[in-house]
Amino acid sequence: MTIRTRFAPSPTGYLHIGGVRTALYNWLLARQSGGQFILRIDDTDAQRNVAAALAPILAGFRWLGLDWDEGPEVGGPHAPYYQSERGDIYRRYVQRLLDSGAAYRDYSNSEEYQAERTAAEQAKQPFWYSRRWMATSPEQEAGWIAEGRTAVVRLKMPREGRCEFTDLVRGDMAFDWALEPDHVIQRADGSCLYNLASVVDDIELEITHVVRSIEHLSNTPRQVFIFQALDAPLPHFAHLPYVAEPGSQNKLSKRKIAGYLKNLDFKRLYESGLAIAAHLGVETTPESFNPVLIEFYQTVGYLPEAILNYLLLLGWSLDDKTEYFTIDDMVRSFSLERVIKSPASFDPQKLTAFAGQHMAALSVDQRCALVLPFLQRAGWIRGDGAEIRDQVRQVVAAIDQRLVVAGDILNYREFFMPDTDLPLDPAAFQKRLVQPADAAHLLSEFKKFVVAAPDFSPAGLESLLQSFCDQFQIQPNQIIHALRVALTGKSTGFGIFDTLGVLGRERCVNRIDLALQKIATAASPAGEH
RNA sequence: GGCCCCGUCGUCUAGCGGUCUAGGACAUCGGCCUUUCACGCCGGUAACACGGGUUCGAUUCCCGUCGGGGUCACCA
Repeated sequence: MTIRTRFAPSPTGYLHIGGVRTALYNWLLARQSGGQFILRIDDTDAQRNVAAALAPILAGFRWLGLDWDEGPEVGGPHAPYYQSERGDIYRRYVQRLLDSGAAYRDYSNSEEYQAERTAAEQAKQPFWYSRRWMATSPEQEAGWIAEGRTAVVRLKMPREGRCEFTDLVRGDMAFDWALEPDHVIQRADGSCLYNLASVVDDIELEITHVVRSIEHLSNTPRQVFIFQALDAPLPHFAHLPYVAEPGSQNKLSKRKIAGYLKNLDFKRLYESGLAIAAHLGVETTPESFNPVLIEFYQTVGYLPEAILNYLLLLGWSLDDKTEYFTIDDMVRSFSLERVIKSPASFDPQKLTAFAGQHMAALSVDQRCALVLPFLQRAGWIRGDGAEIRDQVRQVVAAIDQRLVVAGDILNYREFFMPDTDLPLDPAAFQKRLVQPADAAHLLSEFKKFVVAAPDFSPAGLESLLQSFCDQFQIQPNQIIHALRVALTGKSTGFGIFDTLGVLGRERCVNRIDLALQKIATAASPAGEH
């Protein structure tokens, strides 16, 4: 038997981290067994523009590499994959349920039904619907219809015994049938509800493993009932614990995402993303640009495999030490048996740690390819000719391990701007260029060395600096800090020889000249103001 | 409230009766390395919710308490 799993998103307009984890586990299960992963759209209750609300979700899956074998855009033997287009199929199954007596038409109006329900609640009795409005004869039914009554279809649930099934992560489950009300499966207008649609689709699409979040556990008995009433084999069920908010045990909720920004770690991640988004001109509201949503990571430049690696471990582990997984590793090692039963809270810092690890595993060329679109979108480079690629390559090589996400390249604007535009950080400028009395002198002398340097390779530059220090009888520190501020405008950055090398002789000379002018201006009382 | 689920360092987790003075990772705190920053390396702080059983022996099994959470729609 080949394994067929599915993920059934509602077209909500966004994909959040918890949903991705569920999808990942489904995808892994299918991929590791040569089975199929199916995307089915739960839009039975849908609003108008399903396509628009679905686009970001499909884009998220594509970006993450979670490809689907059947579903929107790719089609498949069981099309359509939109529940809104499967109404006829559902109605056919409802008829079967009606014919077999597993369901009935209920002609009560909702007030009448609710009245019974609240009466039971007030009496603190378990609620059993009287089924008073279930017709016992065609004449009675015709009479009600003549009165203008309409009917919903309800499941005729058992009122004794237990519903038993095995859950692959939670073990043997048992629920009292008596506690299950007669759920509505079809509205008076003929449209069908989730529980019915879901089961019918799982049957029709031949789903073998229903892996979903635990909030569906309580739906399972009524679904089991439908499967059984239809004589369909039960799929394997696996209910995953929910993903909790950062720093809490509460379930991650789409509605509360703006509030998560108060969490400190979360906020830090959010703000670093904000800086990157600003360079890219991406619109950011707490509801649309939020570390709970997958789009955030795509915008900022996280590696998909890092996100997947983190999510894999949020509720699953292989053993006591393995943490780093490539996609292939994940496919090979995943198992439902080792899924954790308790909820796990989302930790942005650990996600970022994985991002760094996966980035470090990439070659300089691979990192260049990732970073290039960011520079282009920010408008800092034009085109991607050999010269530009070479320039970017040098910067990326020098940045080395400081690059955690692709968007981090945007912290190095100084290497992608005209010399005359280079801003000097005021504090760094004061400390390194104005306060040390000899800074200007050393800098102008060093410029002469740069002009005359025979070899601009890192090794050549290092010996250049050494001979400079020897000649002027100073420690390297005394020139290095001033030099970095003059060249980059900042007090921190990567190695000074890399900095010189990346900029090249001409730009170094220009920037030193410009810095010297600013020092002179600052020193004269009649200066800037 | 009914039903159901869960409970090991701040966080993610290992642990399926003795190997646990409880291991790893992230975070955090020291130190080293170093021309800044980062990386890297070394080290530290930090957990079995509580109470009863069962057992020669419980983090591990059972019960209870407490705590947290999910779910109770003509939503999905």
